[in-house]
Amino acid sequence: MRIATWNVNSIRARLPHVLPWLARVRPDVLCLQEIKCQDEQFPREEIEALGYAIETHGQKSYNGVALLSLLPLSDVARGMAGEPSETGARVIAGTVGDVRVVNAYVVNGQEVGHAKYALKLGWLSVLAQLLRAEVAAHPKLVLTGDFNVTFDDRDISEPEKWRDRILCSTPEREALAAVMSAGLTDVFRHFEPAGGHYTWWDFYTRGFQRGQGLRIDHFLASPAALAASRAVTIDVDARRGEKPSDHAPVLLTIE
DNA sequence: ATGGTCGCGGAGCGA
Repeated sequence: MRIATWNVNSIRARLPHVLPWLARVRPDVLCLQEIKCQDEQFPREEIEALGYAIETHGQKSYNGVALLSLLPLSDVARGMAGEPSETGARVIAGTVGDVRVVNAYVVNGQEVGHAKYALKLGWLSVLAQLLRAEVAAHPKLVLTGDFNVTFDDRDISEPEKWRDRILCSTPEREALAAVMSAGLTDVFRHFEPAGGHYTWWDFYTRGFQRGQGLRIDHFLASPAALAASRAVTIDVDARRGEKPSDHAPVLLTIE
């Protein structure tokens, strides 16, 4: 089975990229973040025509996540118990075969010290609690999505520029580590010790054209899911072309 | 280069 994750930065704006990509790559599951629409605005017909079942957790204008699957999806859950109301729609989970898939769009945090930064750390602590329960209920679990957190300097093209800044600060990494303490492993890093692999490049600074990116979109696997994992690949080519997302899709191959 | 880009929604916010 192949599970993909992609922050599309608006599913409606990104259909010209997402539809051909789905038709060509055909992952069994695609986890979407930042669909930026309400459930009834989601372009269902075009995606269903490719054979995908769709589960959405949307909101107006901002955030929003969805699960697309060629295989039957069961036990779909939206949001998190204890989640602050102001953070919006950021989590959707479902079971595909024997794999529990949790799709998360982590709060960005704006900048270190900002009120939204405190909200990010708090939101991650709620995610850590959710994962503890989810892993206990589903031993073969994958947590994926846009984490808006790097693990270390290998995930940053210019580590000195980003030192202690948003997406790279120690408190954020500690909050992510608390999520990982449910027993999760960063599957990409498990297979690839070398740095220089990124999943997001800033529009504002034309990061992609300048080769400046961060690795913030992850696949985190429970022990049983890690043992079944075979590869994680970043589809950098999908970041090219006309009006791309600022993120590339990432794919996990798991048995 | 204290600039520079996107998307939503129709001004300013969020990333």
